[in-house]
Amino acid sequence: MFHRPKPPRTAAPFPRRRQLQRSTIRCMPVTMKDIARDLGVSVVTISKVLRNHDDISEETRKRVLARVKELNYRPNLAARGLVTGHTYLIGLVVPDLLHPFFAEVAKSLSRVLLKKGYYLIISSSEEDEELEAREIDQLLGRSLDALVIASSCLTRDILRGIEEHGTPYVLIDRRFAGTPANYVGVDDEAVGVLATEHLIEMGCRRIAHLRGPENSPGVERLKGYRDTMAKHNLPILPNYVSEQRTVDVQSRESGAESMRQLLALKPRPDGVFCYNDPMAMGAINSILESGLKVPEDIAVIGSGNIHYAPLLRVPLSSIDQHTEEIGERAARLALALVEAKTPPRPKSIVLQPSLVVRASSSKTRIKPRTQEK
Amino acid sequence: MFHRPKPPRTAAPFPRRRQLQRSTIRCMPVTMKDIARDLGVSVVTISKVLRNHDDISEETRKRVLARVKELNYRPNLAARGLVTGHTYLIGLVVPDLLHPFFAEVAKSLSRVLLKKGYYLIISSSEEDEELEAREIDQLLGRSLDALVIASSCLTRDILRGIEEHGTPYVLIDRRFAGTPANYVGVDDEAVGVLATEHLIEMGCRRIAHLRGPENSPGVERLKGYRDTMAKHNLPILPNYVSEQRTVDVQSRESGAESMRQLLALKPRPDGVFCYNDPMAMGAINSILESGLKVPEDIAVIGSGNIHYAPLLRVPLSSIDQHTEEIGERAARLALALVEAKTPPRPKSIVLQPSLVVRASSSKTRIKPRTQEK
DNA sequence: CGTGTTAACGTTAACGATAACTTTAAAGCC
DNA sequence: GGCTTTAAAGTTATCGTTAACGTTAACACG
Repeated sequence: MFHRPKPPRTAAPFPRRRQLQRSTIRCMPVTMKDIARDLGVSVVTISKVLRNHDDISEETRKRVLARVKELNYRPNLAARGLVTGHTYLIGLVVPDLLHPFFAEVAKSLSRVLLKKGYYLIISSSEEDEELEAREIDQLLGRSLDALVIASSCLTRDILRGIEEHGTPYVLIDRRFAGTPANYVGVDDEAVGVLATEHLIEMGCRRIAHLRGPENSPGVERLKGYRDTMAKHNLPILPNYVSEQRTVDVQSRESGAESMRQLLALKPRPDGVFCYNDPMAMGAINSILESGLKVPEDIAVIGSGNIHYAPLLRVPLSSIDQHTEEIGERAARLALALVEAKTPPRPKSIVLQPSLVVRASSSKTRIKPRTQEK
Repeated sequence: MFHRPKPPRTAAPFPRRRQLQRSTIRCMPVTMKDIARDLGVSVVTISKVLRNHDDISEETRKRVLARVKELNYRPNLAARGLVTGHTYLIGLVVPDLLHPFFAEVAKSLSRVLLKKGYYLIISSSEEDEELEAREIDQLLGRSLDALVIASSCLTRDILRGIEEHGTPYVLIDRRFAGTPANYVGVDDEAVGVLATEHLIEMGCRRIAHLRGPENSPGVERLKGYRDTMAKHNLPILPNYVSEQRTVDVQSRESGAESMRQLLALKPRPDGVFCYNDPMAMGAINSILESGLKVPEDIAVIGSGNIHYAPLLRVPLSSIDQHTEEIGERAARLALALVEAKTPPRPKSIVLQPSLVVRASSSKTRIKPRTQEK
């Protein structure tokens, strides 16, 4: 199937003109030219048939379609995109596919896009800034119709590059202050408020926070936490907000490490709100390792409501960020951008988070607000 | 940035020839033509500079590079691929990105490929046969250099289509009997053997199996299970192998449902080997719901060793399938195919699985073979 | 009969880029 | 000086496909 010197597909082959010598000798898929030669018509005729142009006689159409099927012809979408300026391709950049939040977003994005005939290509940056820049370059180079970015390490420079390139884009999860851009995400301050309010309601008084990185929704979640503590006249004790120095910010390991530091403090916290669920899982691990109990000694709540949260050693309370809806909204927004004749004003969609109570924070016998299977 | 009627970028613009009217009026990224016009040289010169051709004077090179940077030019990779027949694009088709196995494979695949300058595009079929066919069509249409397929619902027809199209491909996780193809996966019979042997060693005698779907590695795992039971002269009681009628075969729900049926049997099993970890998680849920204990009443072992297996309500024993290595090997194999001048003979890489013992199967006080944090 | 319409194609240029030659001018050599 | 050589470009054709327009023949109509 590799070095297949294109055989004449017709009885009397036209003398082919000088054939470009390809650098790598490789496969040669069937093209419209082959079919045209076979049938003794022009390529345009084939093209018209395939695009359901009404310019073609029923007979020709049938002959073409028959041959197309027979040869298992597939249009070269790259070539088509080159001419039409429309690839029906939408790119998604995420920091980590192993993080269920992003996998779920990808899933719902894809579902909506496919319905409209668009196709999602996913790219994971592994939380690496340089790699992410490369991947975005790649994606822009493929001339996508739009780009959806859920990045943990997007720089303003890169964003400017995208803007200049002219590809419309939607940010999700993390927004850029100052730059008006299309954005879909959850109200992160509300996340902080909800979580903190809940812990307070459960009777916690010394509430700590494992924060997210500087350039992340973690900043607003932190604000929500601080404001709520202030509102209830509860002090935030020294070092009760973890420093985020770890590189691998999303991980359980960083949660575990930060929690260990918290445990060494006096007085020890009786509740912890974590930036996300993996960190909460790590935190719970550290607490259990130290011989304490969750939630009796320390209540824990995360954010993201990852799908296996109910199945953990200590079923994890979490703030649901409506991942699926984020994906759907982002998809619809992206499609709107693609189909717009002129660039619409940037639109910001902010969803309200909701609380999901499970064992990790059910300290008192208050009935949980949300029921879980 | 959208309807930008391409402005003359030079002082004395050449009268542009009839401009193609694009159907959708959209952005217009910078092209080599723009730079060439600016600098008063031909596009070929630009192309040569960008490809480090030694045909260019130092001065011109500098001028070109400066302008390239200034305009933030990005080569159109689709156009380039059209001419060179080499896209540096490798596609991956997985049934479900939420399943950590596939996300992990994607991760390690991507890591290896990026090092070699190749770029991975991921596509998830959501376990839907029709959708998968569409996605593969899409990918083939984009003229990838190679395709890696981890499919749960690949048909022989689709495979033939890929073959005819000429794109080299590597199957992972699931192989096709009868068709010799490039393949990377784990020794699935050994998975069944390892799991079953372990349960027997733990003292189980009435061991059941939640099997995977018909066209999946589940078949070989079942065989391993059967053979091992036979080897130890243990009977497989009636209905001890779950029927797989559920659509959503990979899911916890199907595991939970099958387990409920097993629990109704008399005598009840004292050990269960599950096709994969999500099913095992579902099974454990059902067991606990019924008031029984894991592993005391029923030991459970899964396969895949998903990363959060140690953190589950009952930390899950599992057979490790060396996911990362599968990804790496598949990447290397794919690269070999791309770079081969002639199609090499299909190669089959089969890895040996290993046992990871955690609480869900530590029935007796035998020291676990593998230690886990 | 000439003009206009229409159905069913075909021609040409273009998309953005590269491969393989050609050209041009300066330099090198005897 | 006349010749070859070489450096540094430029020309042309091509990748697979589509948009815009051109052509042709048949037929209708007044």
